[in-house]
Amino acid sequence: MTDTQDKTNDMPGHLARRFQQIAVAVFLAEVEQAGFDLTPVQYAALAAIHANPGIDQITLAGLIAYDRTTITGVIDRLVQKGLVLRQASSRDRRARELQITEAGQQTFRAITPAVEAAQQIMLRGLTETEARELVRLLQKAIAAGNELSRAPLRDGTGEPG
Amino acid sequence: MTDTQDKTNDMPGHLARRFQQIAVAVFLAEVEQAGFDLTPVQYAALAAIHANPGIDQITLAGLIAYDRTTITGVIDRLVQKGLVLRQASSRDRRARELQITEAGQQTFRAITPAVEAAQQIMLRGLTETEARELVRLLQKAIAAGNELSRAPLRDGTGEPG
DNA sequence: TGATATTGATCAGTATACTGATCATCAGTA
DNA sequence: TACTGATGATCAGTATACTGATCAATATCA
Repeated sequence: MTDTQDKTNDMPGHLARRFQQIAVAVFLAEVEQAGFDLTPVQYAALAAIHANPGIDQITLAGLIAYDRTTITGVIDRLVQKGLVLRQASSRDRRARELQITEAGQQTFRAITPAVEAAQQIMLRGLTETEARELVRLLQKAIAAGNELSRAPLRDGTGEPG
Repeated sequence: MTDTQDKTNDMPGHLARRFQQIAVAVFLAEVEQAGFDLTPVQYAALAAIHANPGIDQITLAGLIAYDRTTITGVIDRLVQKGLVLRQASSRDRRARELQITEAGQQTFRAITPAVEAAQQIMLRGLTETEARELVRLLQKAIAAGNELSRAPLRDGTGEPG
């Protein structure tokens, strides 16, 4: 039954999917154990809003490489949880300014140790050196492929981040 | 506007998501350019059925590390495209046996060059040595984290693959 | 100024992934 | 054989990601 000819498990694309799958599972498990209910995507958005108060949704999407149609739902859920405030911008009435709430700040601070623990756990099979090398290689591959997805990383100026 | 304090883009979990995002985009672009309409997930399932005719859905899910509730929809779409046949097993009336059709075989053969090209493109920022090292590190990390997701890899015997 | 193009945000629809439940069937045992 | 537990498959519901369309508001330029 074992398929020795199948090359799926050697393909970078398949490995990418599998590693992400494990990363999400580890993240959710650690965060739940710490008593919180937040997805990896929601955490990254919360962190970016924390670091950039008043940011609009498109700029936020660029900072964390989310699709513009995905970010709407993510912010919806953060607002519903009371962690983020969304209000119309006075400078540009098309845009929504995002602020982190007091509860959002508390959650962000309290949850961060669990998030960092998750990063260790998802690399537990690697030595320290290997873990650093994996991060370096992923960053290099991602930088070269940045423009290939619909949701590339952008800094605040429209240039690649 | 650039947030120098934000560590999101150094986190393995975030890099995992981003790399997978690029991998899927590259795969879909190459496959579409070759004149086909198949997702990475559908391709992996098709390849596994090709290599293991008559396999049931649970075993298939284990071979490519898919969730059992996800595989139902994936097979639905492959059947609808006429690439796969799903029929009740005579040995176990709970199970569905999967077969690749003639059209499925043709598609699988014709699409494989595009799939392999996609693997090169998603690693275009890396040297050959770096690409091999990335694959090795991903495999090692995934092997160590295999049991941490709901959809671990399994060979045909229930042992980790 | 007025027409055009662009931009921020959202929506409808599709495809993974997951949680947890249900149903039919099968296997093992008292 | 009847009971119990395990297993294959599916379903309802939620959360990313994406394609492509739409709408309001802004920017640009003839």
